[in-house]
Amino acid sequence: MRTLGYAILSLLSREELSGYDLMGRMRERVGFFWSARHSQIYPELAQLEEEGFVTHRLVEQRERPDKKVYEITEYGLAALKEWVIEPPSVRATRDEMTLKAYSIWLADPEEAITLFREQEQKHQEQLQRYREIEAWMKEEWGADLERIDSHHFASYAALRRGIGYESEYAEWCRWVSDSLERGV
Amino acid sequence: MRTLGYAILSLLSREELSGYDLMGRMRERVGFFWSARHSQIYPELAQLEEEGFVTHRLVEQRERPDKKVYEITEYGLAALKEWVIEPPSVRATRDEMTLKAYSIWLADPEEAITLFREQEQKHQEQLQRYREIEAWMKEEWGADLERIDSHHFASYAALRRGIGYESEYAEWCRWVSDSLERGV
DNA sequence: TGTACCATGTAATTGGTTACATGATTAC
DNA sequence: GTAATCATGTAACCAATTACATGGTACA
Repeated sequence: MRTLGYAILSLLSREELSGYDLMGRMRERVGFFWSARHSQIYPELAQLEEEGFVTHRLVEQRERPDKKVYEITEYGLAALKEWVIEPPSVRATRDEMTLKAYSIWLADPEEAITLFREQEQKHQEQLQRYREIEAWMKEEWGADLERIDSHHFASYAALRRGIGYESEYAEWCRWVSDSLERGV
Repeated sequence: MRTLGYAILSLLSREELSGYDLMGRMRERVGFFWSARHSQIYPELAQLEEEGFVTHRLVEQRERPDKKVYEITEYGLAALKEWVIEPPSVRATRDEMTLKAYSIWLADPEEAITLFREQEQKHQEQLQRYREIEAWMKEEWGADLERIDSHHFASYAALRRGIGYESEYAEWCRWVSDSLERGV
């Protein structure tokens, strides 16, 4: 199965959703570590249904277009449960910024400093957004964050990765720009 | 231009290489943040040559197959220099492990702990390899690591990203498995 | 009258992996 | 003989992005 399929199942295991709402959840909830466009989501949902992982029912709406609401099946949930404890398939990490750093000796230092300061800022801002979500989660969900069989714990675990990732990234950018500044 | 093209130019800006040697350098030097198979490298070299970024000459060898040795052109170097100071194109970050964490509430805790401990181990080992390279660089290159117009500095900057990335990743895995253990 | 949001698709293209293909030399 | 390394390619396939396509409602 495709990883995107599991990404979709992971959202449907929490609530039933239309393709359109799934797009939104994808963006808000798992977007920072898995994302997809609607042009990938709609065909994937059809595929998942064909394979028996999800079903849909038509919901007619008066003042909006009708929609297909998807629900995970028992079979889909079982597949998701199996997948979560399997070691991940090795996927190449690709990071353009690190590649640029590898050639930074060719750059004008001033321009390089600007680039890395800007990137640091970007990651700092994302970190800030995550920290706000973290504060919200702690207030809203409280002790649930430690209940390992609650989806709140799982959401928090993923968020922690986002926090760690952005904070490390920002720190690295700062280290590079500081080094460049000292070297000028 | 394709990012792979710049990855190749970044290696050719340091030394001239055959497609085969480029593969090796790719694996050893930039593999952790940009990788490619030979089936992608050979056509990319042809493309880069067509576009005027590199040239090649045939090197005949007595006791090995002949090879094409590629060299970056002035035009290629100029393009690389422009690219390094441009903000990177936004690329979606995809991390299957974080996606699994998002569904970890569905898993058997014991099995989940095993998974995250194993992953922590994996990242810890990679971190160890990077730390060894770091020690080697410091001994071998010394003060060059601070000379911002030296490719040694640039190599070190990229390595620092690898160190930060792996160390943060290992730490997150440990946090998840510890949380799971406390929750059992 | 125009913009934003709701809602769902297909087509073309690019980037990347896996598989297919060939052939020489060196060392065990 | 046979496995490893050197050396270079093409073809098929999958995943993902960009572009094409349609049409409804709400609100300013």
